[in-house]
Amino acid sequence: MEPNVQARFAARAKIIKAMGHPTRLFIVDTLSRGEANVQELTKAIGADMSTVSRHLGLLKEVGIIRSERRGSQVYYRLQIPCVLNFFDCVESVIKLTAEEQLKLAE
Amino acid sequence: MEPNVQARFAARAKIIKAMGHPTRLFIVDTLSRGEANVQELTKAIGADMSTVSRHLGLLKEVGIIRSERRGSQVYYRLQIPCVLNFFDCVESVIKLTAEEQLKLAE
DNA sequence: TTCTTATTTGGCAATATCGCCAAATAAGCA
DNA sequence: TGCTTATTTGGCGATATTGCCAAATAAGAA
Repeated sequence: MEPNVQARFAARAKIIKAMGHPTRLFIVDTLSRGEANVQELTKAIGADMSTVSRHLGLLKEVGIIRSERRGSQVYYRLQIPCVLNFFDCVESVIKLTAEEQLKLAE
Repeated sequence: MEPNVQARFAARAKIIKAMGHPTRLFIVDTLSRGEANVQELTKAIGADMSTVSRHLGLLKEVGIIRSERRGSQVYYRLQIPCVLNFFDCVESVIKLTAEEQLKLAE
């Protein structure tokens, strides 16, 4: 793979990889229904706040979400809503895989 | 996060994560233009064939691609074309991030 | 069968990710 | 100022990923 092609795919993969974690995907899903601050997300997720903050930082770094400090809280929201399109496709992969498994079981 | 919700997001994230690697994303992109065997992909990627085979195995395991042996070769193809939708969205994330960077530089 | 090619798998070292605790920073309030 | 809350960051151990080499497996040809 040529270096510039490699770099392009690395940049793309970095963004996709950011969503490739259960907690971060949950965050994206949650933010699709409106902004939330770290506290709220931490409560919904049930992990240490520092862990949630790190996941948020990663999503923000790649440009999927953005943050806005309001007083002592930091609110996050989706920067690019099209990432929600991933969900439907992923569900279809899961569904088809399940169907294939059923066929094998017959 | 409740256990069943956690499991759902874990299953989804696993599929997205499979695409979150430069080589695997390249493979998906390549296969979108038609099937290819391990040899051809290995040549295009420039890594060890064993490495490519492992990437293919992972993509196959999560249901994004499927394989078909024909003689001594194994051909791979996209199982779910909708994964290509990811590319446009990812590009828009990259583009917007670049624009934000430009603004900061002013 | 033996030889050659195509692919996968075992194993391992290097690196990256993850999640927690503790400490640092930021903001608001008394 | 000092106190409290919200968030981020340093650091670390545990785990996962990655890529290579070597060996195993699969298929075809001599």
